[in-house]
Amino acid sequence: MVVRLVVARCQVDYAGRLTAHLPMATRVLMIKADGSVLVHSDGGSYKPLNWMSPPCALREGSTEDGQVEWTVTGKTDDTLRILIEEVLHDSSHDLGVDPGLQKDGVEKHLQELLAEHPATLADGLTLVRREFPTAIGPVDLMCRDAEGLSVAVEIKRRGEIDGVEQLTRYLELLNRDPLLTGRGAVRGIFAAQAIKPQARVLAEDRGITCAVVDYDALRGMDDDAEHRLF
Amino acid sequence: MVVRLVVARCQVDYAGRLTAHLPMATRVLMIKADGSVLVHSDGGSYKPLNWMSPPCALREGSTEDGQVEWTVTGKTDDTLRILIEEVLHDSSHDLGVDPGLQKDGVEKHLQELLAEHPATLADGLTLVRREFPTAIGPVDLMCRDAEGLSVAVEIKRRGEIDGVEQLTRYLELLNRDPLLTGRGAVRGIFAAQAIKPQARVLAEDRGITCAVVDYDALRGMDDDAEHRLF
DNA sequence: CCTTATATGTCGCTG
DNA sequence: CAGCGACGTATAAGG
Repeated sequence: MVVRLVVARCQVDYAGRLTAHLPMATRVLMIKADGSVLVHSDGGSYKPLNWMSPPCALREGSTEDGQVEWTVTGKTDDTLRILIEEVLHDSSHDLGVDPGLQKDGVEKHLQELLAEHPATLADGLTLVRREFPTAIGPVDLMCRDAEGLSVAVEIKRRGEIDGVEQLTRYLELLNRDPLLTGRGAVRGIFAAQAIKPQARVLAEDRGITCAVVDYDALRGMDDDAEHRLF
Repeated sequence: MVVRLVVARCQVDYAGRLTAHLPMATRVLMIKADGSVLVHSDGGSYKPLNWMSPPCALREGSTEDGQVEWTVTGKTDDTLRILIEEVLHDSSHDLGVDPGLQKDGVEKHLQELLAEHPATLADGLTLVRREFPTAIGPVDLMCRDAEGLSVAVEIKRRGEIDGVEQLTRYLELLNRDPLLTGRGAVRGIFAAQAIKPQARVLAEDRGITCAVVDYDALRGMDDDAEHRLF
């Protein structure tokens, strides 16, 4: 339950899935309650220069010439060695338990909303099943259109080329299933909040329909939306 | 060049690509030289609960009822709002310039080893060229099998579906080249230290051979391996 | 516990 | 700057 913050001139060496070395310099070390260690510089984004993920154990020792040395060992062979030349700051803080993060607006929500309102994607579209299983993974939504034809829907927050590839793979497999293709080939709809031009071109080239989804409008249609508001 | 470390009871709201909310609790706030902000709890791994990536600007203000409020605005519409109830610690530290990280990876090494020992992938396989160029990028290894047929090899540390797609694209292009297909179609080998079931299904469906590579055994075969040990 | 898909992914390279 | 691939990816969800 305690975080320790250390600012120190240090040198860091990691050996595990790769080897990495940080020359001697001043950095911020954060040691969390589970013994995990983060080595931050004052730039970059949230990713530390080096780190050790929990579960792991921190041992504080010293080298022959009297320098402080931290050794962090992980679950596998991973080791992080921190040689400390000078400590500029060292403090510990009790944080208590964190209530955790609440997120809103990720793909899952979009899928839920579209599952409830499939007709926003195409007139007369009805839901057959969410997460329709195939040998290479689940199709986000399997639907049926007004003529009774099967329609596979792939949902992404941002529509990029990968998503079109994914839907193409599904369609390839689905169109081998006589149960689905009885009345005609399975169609594809690529739904996203925004679709990149490149992805749109590829989709249309493959006969896939693109649908830009208005998240806020969808949420407005959904009476249960208030549950997710705060 | 200065990092600021703050421990405070705070509530955090992010609005940008998604919305996220952190209820009031004690957390560590790290403010880096470029104004970027990290909100850490004492658990999890190196990823903060919430953050703002550079470039961004931090404005320190106060609400109507006198509480301290930080507003961090990013390059787009992203905003991070931190409402501070109580500051338990606040210190700033000059880190100087970080000399940067030195990495020594594994994936390139794997390609080198397989280039030296292509026969471990298939009997009688010989190397024609590494990084064989195509219009959409280089094929990791271009080989020839015992019958003189061309074989394209895609190497990954972890064999996932993307890699199969990549190799498929290469094969599609290569098979349009009469120089390569003279004796028959170009075959594909998907080589990785581990191949996911999903990727294996897709590969086999497309007539691509899967090869699981034993990195340690390969390294053992290589007399030059000592050069890279330290 | 293993497998799969998502991510405010981030990071680095190349055209 | 965009696009693409790799990452010590992390992380959550589902079988």
